[in-house]
Amino acid sequence: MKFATWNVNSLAVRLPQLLDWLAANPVDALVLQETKLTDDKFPTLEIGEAGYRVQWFGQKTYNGVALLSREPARDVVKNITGYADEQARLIAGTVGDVRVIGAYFPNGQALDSDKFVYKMAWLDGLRAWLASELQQHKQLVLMGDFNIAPEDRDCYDPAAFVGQTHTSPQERAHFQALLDLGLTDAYRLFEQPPKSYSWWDYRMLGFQKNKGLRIDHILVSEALKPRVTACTIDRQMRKLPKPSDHAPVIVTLD
DNA sequence: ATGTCGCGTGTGACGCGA
Repeated sequence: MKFATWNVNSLAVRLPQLLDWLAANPVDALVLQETKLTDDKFPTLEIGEAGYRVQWFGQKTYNGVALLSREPARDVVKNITGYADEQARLIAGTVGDVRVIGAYFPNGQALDSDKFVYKMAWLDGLRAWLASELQQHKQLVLMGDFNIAPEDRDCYDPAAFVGQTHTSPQERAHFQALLDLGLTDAYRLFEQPPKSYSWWDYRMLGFQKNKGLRIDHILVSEALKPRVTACTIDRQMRKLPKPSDHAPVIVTLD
């Protein structure tokens, strides 16, 4: 069984790459972030022809998420139940016997900004809702663009990020709080190459210089953890023409 | 620090977000 997450940074632009990727990387479920499409513009036909069922939840210009799966997703939820949010950032559904949650966490912009206040509140809402989801679904995977680099080794230059978002103690405490619910970072279950990142700034040759962050994550519940056999970042996708700034992350379970 | 993208908009250079 395989699950994956990818921030596509506009599905309108990235649809050809998505279809190519799915053909080369058959998965049971894939969550997308930053589709940047209103629901009426979602490419259901093309994704259906690729052999996937899809649930989607978008808005104009920003954000937008989707859940693709071989089998239809059941009990689909859009955004965090109990947290009123005007931004389309989360979609969840049950695929087979696994609760699959795809999320686009707020960026936060700067530690002293209103957007950071929103990020903290969103994370509070996520944790509260996730606790109840875990009670109902022992087999659960939370995937997406977390916009948090959980450890210094997940950042190309931790010193340069002091005082900025993505590596702050507040954000890392939230990431740890998710782990404390009984979730495990699947990527760190395995020995990985040093300087492994999932996002690189488009500017200043970020990818070419490997100046990146590991901010796209797959967290698995205790019941799923023993079944995980691999977790990888598909850096190849960042080398294609017109790449997203994020690379897909894939987890394999037996 | 910001040199790149993508979006939406006074359809075409610009402001915004990341």
